[in-house]
Amino acid sequence: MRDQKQFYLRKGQRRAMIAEAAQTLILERGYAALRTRDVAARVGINISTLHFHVPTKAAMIALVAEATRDSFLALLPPTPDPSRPARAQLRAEAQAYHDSLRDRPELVACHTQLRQIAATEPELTDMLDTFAQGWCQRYVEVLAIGRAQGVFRADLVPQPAALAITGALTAFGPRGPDGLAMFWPVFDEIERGFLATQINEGELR
Amino acid sequence: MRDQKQFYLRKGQRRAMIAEAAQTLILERGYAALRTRDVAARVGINISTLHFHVPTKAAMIALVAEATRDSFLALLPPTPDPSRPARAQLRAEAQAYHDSLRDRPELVACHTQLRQIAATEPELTDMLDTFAQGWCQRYVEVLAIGRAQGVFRADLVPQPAALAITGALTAFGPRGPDGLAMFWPVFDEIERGFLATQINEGELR
DNA sequence: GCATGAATCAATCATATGATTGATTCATGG
DNA sequence: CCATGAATCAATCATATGATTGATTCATGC
Repeated sequence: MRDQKQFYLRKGQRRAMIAEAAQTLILERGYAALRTRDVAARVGINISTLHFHVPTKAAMIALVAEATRDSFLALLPPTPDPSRPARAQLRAEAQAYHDSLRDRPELVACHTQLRQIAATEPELTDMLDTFAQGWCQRYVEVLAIGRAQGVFRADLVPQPAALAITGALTAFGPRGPDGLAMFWPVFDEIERGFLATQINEGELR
Repeated sequence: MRDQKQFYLRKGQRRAMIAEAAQTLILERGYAALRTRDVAARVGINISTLHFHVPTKAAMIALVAEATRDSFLALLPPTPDPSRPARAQLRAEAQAYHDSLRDRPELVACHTQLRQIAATEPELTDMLDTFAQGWCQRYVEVLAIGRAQGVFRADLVPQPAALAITGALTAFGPRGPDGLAMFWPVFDEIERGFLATQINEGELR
């Protein structure tokens, strides 16, 4: 590496490169195996140059977290709107998450790793929790809108329902078939349970 | 430590102590900060004694994984039974998981950590996936039984539904209020969506 | 040009870390 | 009691690792 003329870069650009390299290495080998030297090597800079841009390893992790969060936020659909059909908005939220899993799998994977790191890095916890709650709140609002519109059950409670759907879409990975094959079946199953118009005439007891 | 007369222990007992100490340290400081020396110190043995019982760090992780899995399996309710009421069985499954979160939080927390480690330890992945699929399969069976009994919607698809409910119960933690406050609301919300009859909140169990 | 500060690097420090070696202590069967 | 093997420990190895120091190179304004 460094086989061609190397121009000095501005701090912002270098930091972005460092964040991306660190994220890649976390995903490839896990946080436990993350070494500042390896990050520097991947960026193509000296270890001390890395420390010039990012004072400590913890600061580097924080940088990765911010970058990951911002990338994810950029993929979200428009904010929930009471004047638009709730079912479409709910699906749009799920679609956005689905697409992020399909097109930017590193974002969610990195977020999962950061979640574990956060167990011992309090400042990370705050950031991730704020982010997660904000994300879930979007579902809460869409569900409340849909209930008001009569699209969803009148007895649906938005908060637990939002936790249920975000939890389900987040966590089904290791328990089912590979990839995203079960994403929409899971979503459809949950949505079916939320809808107000159940036509089934199940036998009464 | 080691302030009183120390008797030699059998390999099985020592290995159990090592597994417990390693698990505790993983939960306290995260896997990235797990050191064989610290495990040995916690057990109260020399680092080389630890290596006598557990040849490598990777073997120690595998030991922790097995112990955690076995402890969790021991807390599960009876195997799904087509001749018993499905709703009670579903609730029993959830209750068992709830109780494990309440009484043995280290089990699930450790499992979550191991899940991350598994990203770079293939043999761990197999074990955890097998375990997770087996756990989810119990829900699949209960849901199928309930559908046959007419308790759950006729159009309910057991596999995605099981992924949804296990996912929801597994993952809601960071997005809602602390602790288990939202456990039953989330469960009830999902169950309500599964039921064939939207009426009543009859007798529970 | 050239002074200045930002960006970069080679070399090094101090400690951490997984693992090994060889001697020592204990429990147990005969 | 004592031979034997299991269990334990002190000391050490070889390398990894986060961070620092001080010198060097580049870009930019004047």
